[in-house]
Amino acid sequence: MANRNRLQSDKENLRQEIMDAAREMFVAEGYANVSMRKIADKIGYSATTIYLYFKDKNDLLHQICEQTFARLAANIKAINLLSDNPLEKLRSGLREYVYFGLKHPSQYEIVFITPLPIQPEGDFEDSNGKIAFDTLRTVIGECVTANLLKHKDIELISQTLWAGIHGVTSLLIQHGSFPFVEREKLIDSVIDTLISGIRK
Amino acid sequence: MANRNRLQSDKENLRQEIMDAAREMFVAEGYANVSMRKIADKIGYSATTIYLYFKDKNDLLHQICEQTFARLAANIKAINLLSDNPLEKLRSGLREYVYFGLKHPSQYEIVFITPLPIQPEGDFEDSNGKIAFDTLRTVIGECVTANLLKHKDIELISQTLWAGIHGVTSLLIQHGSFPFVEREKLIDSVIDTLISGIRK
DNA sequence: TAATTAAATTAACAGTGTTAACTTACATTC
DNA sequence: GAATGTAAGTTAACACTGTTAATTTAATTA
Repeated sequence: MANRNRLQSDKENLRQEIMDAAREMFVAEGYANVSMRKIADKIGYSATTIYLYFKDKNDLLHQICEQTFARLAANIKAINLLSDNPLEKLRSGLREYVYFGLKHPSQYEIVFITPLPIQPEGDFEDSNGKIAFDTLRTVIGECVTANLLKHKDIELISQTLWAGIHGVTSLLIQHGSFPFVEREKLIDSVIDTLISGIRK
Repeated sequence: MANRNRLQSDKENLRQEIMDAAREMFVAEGYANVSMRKIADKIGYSATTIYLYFKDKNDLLHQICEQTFARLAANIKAINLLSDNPLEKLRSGLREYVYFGLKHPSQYEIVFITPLPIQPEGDFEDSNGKIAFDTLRTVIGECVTANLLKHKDIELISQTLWAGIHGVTSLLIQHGSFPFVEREKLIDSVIDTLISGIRK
């Protein structure tokens, strides 16, 4: 029993070790430029060992994405507890999303930017992505209930806002050479424009 | 002289033939899933012949992108001639941008989404994508001149709008497994929200 | 101690981008 | 018209890739 647990723990450790190494390398060199052998080398195992923990290279990437989705969702949920004003919660949630991306550009890149060569199965219902997005849906629902918005289609409004903040986040993360105006100014402008565009 | 020209013309033809075949296959199967040999097979040449016309696979894709985005810039410019109403020009220009991206997802991905390692040298400053962005600046300038907008910072407003439409475009291209609302509805919502958010 | 099982490895396959050496066909020059 | 030069295209090869199957190694159980 004790042995069994220690073994399972070891197995979990190696699994996490693979994910950490892979995430770091994917971000540094790009998904396509990181081979299974390179990942294995980095952690001192043979390439095929990875296949004992992940179905294939795409699955490995997908699992990394799930982990990051979970962290983002937890952050936004925590933020939503700090206020009772729906619009205020919405604004600070959107800000948290963008700054989470800028604070963890590597993770954001993997989850939202790195192109997935083959889209994983349509199991979105069980993913952490749904949980993260649900917090946005919830806040928008509160805004609708409080009769603060022009329209009442919660799903449509949520996706509209996500598109907007994803746009500014991803542009700021990767197009460093583009002569953007000051970061905070641009972020505020996007969020102000979006909220101003949906509210009554 | 006549012979020389005919030869050069043939060479141009083959170059274009390669680009056409490659573009078609990149879009249909994805950049990563199309090999140089497959492209060569399709046009009845050996794979290495492609290297007589393009530095490498990335260069081939980059040349395709430049050609495609020259068309985007031309499209938007043409659209801007159809109306005198700045806001109307703005709206149809934004729509053209998004639909162009969805129509050419591989090219859009490389120019605006793919992380740095693959990006070629002079990236944004000399690209046709930059030219397209300049047309956005111009139209925003017209809106400001016509006193139609809340604020007057042309650069800030242009970048805000770009962030918004880039967001919806890249999300729709990459996150195919996410249960988006109907595409046209979402695109209209984003553009309506953005314009509603900046106008007086 | 012997049998079983899990974990990790080696070997191999079919495919990749890319380079270098080679062949072919044609234009130019003597 | 034959010899030369040159450009276009091909073949062969290299060092990789993701992935599977067969095999070894180590630990647990009987």
